Amino acid sequence: MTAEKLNATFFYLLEKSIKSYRQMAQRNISDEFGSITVDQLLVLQTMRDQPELTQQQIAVAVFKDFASITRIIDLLVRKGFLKRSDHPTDRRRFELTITPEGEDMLVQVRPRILKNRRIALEGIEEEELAVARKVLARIVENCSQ
Amino acid sequence: MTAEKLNATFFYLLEKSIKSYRQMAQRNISDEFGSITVDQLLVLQTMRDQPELTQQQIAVAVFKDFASITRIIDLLVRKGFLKRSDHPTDRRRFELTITPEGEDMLVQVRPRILKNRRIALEGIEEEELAVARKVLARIVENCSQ
DNA sequence: ATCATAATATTGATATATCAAATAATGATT
DNA sequence: AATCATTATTTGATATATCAATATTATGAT
Repeated sequence: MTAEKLNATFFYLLEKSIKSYRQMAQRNISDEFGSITVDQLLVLQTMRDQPELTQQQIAVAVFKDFASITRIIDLLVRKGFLKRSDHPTDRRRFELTITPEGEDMLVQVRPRILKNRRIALEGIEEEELAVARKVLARIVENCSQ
Repeated sequence: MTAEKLNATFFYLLEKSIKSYRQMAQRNISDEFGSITVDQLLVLQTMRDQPELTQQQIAVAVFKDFASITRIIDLLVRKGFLKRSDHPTDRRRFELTITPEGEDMLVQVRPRILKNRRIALEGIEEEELAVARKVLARIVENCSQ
């Protein structure tokens, strides 16, 4: 194969692998936990682990758009996993706290997430994964100039 | 780092690299060619290279949903890159032909696409890329059961 | 020839991505 | 204190992803 075709194949595989993984993960989560998305869980988990972050910092942390974060938080509030109240010092912001239901969901879902990752990575050597990590990190670097 | 954290990092990088690449590529395409998306170009290119495919086969080829293909094709028709007419033998389908403007766009945009890929992969060894391809292919396999 | 089923595509609803514009509050400057 | 730039978030518009439902046509079995 020419270098050009190899490159094309690489990006095709990159798209396809992340989509395959997302589909598998979402299917398993939906089966077990009903109507919550992987993205919503990711945001919820980030808020639990780093409760001091602003919405914008959350967006950066999970590599999402500010607008998407606003909407995901709306859904988490509607679903009863987050509570929104006035921020004590900055009235542009809200104080977002995880409800007991939210905490509980995160605890319940954790083994499933780990299992999804194991399923996806089965049969891949640690060294291969390390190389792949390096390649992906370099792509991020190259594309962020 | 624990294996668990290394796995988490891997999926984080997977998400981040594909998003970084898409953003960089779309930015460059938009700058040079205005209002057309990378996804629309991908579908258009697939239709040119394999004109015999049904919409469903296109969806499989580009790893997209049937519904998304319908909508992307709508946009391509609206933008004058595709023409939609009755299918000669199967009246459930449409005959989609690329307009001269569509052909032209594909020709014009090709060097930019190749350049985007080169930018993203700069500094990565051929052997590393091969390992990464293998890893991604295995993930696709693992997640498609 | 008819009828059930399969194939093809569309549409609707909801979630997320992206960009731009709008709101609102804060902080800095004068 | 009034003004102004900046910060934090929301909203609107458009594109895409996904699932379910629908419409239409084609095909195969009887």
